[in-house]
Amino acid sequence: MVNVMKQSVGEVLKARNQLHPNTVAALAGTRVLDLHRTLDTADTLGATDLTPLASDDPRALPLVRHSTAHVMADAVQRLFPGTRVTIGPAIDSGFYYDFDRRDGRFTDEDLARIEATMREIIAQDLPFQRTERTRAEAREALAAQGETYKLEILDAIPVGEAISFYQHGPWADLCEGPHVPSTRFLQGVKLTSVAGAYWRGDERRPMLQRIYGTAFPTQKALDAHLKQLEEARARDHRKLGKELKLFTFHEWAPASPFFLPRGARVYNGLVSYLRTRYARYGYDEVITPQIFDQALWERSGHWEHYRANMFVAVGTDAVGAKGVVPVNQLFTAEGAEDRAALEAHGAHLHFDQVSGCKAMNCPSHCLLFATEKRSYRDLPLRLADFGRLHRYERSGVLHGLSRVRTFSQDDAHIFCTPEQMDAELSSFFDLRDEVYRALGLDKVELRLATRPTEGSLGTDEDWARAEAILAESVRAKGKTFVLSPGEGAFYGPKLEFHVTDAIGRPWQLGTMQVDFNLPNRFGLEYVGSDNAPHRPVMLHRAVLGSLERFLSVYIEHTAGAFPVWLAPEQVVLVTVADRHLPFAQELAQRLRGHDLRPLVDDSNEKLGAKVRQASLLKPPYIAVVGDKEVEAVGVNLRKGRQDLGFFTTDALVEKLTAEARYPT
RNA sequence: GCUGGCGUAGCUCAACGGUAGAGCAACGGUUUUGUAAACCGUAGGUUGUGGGUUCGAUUCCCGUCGCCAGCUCCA
Repeated sequence: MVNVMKQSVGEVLKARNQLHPNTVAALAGTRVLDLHRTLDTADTLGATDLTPLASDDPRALPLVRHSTAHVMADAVQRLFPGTRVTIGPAIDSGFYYDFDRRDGRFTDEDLARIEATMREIIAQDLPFQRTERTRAEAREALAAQGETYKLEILDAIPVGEAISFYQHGPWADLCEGPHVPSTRFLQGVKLTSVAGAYWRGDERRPMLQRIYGTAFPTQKALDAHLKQLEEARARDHRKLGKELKLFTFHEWAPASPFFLPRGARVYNGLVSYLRTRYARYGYDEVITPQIFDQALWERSGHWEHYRANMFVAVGTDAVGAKGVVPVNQLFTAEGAEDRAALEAHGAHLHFDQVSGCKAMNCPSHCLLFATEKRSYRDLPLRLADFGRLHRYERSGVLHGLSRVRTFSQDDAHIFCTPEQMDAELSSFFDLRDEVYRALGLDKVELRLATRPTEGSLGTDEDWARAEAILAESVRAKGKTFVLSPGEGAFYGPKLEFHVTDAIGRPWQLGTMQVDFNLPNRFGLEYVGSDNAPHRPVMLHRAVLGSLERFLSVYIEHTAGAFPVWLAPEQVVLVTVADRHLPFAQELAQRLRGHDLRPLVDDSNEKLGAKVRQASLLKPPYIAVVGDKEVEAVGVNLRKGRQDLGFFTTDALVEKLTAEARYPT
């Protein structure tokens, strides 16, 4: 034991014959220790249960990446003297380092130079060395280098914690560690992009330049990662949306998709399918207005809590002498001056007639609930609404179909008694599972998003109760969830359903939210069996969430090759020669008679070209008709690159009809 | 919104101070074709938009609109 006291982690492992060529660190419980770290306090560091950590262990990846970030910062300061360093953590996809460079911007050419310098440093096989310093020593060293950001970081380190520097070659950085033993372990390195980022993620603080990169212990692992990125690029729904003629955009309607005929067929197919499930699960669909008096949003709380995301609609009498007034801004404290100025210029603003474009369906569903005197016998009342919503999203967050300003959701609100909540949550779980399975989304993770730290409505007791009910509903189904503290909606906690797509990326789709607030704000009541009034509970729920956003996920999940039941064209009929066209047309007509969606290619092209043309649309099937097929009254069927052989027209109708049914 | 980058034919891209080009798509013709691109021809543009610099601007500068990346990961 006495011997252990002055030994390094590496020496301990070596003595036990556990130090391998690819050992980058040691695990002491969950702590990761540098190999060269001295075990001066063996008891607290847990020297007795050290296990080696191999470079290809996933737990070693953050070390590899963070060490690479150091090498990058070293290279940047060599090439661009005077550039100050800030932070450079390992992240899920690699690492980044934020720099304050005063003399210019990093260009793509700079990235190539930095990467080349990094390779030189890595090739020198420089060991990483940890040294601890006193706060005063650290401050002196950083001040001497003019590293003002590091000084700020130093001041944020709690008193009593060790202050350490990590050095490789001549370059050192204030750093907690741990690191790989030497630069030799950094073999798969690539710088990917440069972007702006605020110091400490705060928009009021200086904008720094962030260089992103990724790193793996081997070139092979890096190559695999780059291939994955390429695959993601190939599946990008914005690219496929254009190539497959699914949707488009126009600058006169920013972030508002136009669904082209092929895309609209998929969109409507999804909605039709969801309607059949709604019928089975006891939902009633309603259709509600787009624009409401401001009073509705004041009542619901959206005017106070959600106005920044709302579009405001005004009648033409609110248009001033200087044109359309940006009314939305005029109702903020900062806008008061503009408002006064506009009024002085003769703008006639009818503040009492301002209307809000709906951003959510819940308030209008509350109005519907209150259209009748409700009995407990009416509950649960499940109101579904595919109504179009508009939300003003900040320009920087817009992205293809996944972040838009107009969309519709597979939205529904369930009004029920407190006693009915368990059954409603359970039924929703079943519906959601059914839909996800139908769409081939098998991997689902649950998260419970709790009360936001500010800006939320309702009492602590209501929130605690709602959160507990959601948590219990998960346990009742034998599932588990992860907590997302503070991520709830302003009116209630959310259960979020995250799915993993075909290439392993997670997406949040469905939600289930308990809301005790809206029923209170709208004074909703039902008459119980005791003949007394009671307040209903309101559940907000969506299976796929925004259909636009879901389509972005689904297009990438399927790479644009939709299943028969959703495909815009289920089979493309191509003929060998013109003389086969009448047969193909007749077959197409027969398929349409069975509610199928065929497409006949009557272009003047050779068969090979037509097959290629059809394949680019990624239909489930391509059917070839030539002399042999006409003779035998059928088609030669092809799925992707696979030849399925001859099918009679009867067999084709039967096969397609079976596959066109909604999955169960 | 902020920082940086990018807007050229329907699509993918050239030209980067000196008359704006290609491939695919479109259109016309020839060909009647057997499983991922037949051949010939025609047409298509105030280079996102407004202004400025210049003898001359797609190219340089400024504004504006749109698109793309990032702005959450903490020595």
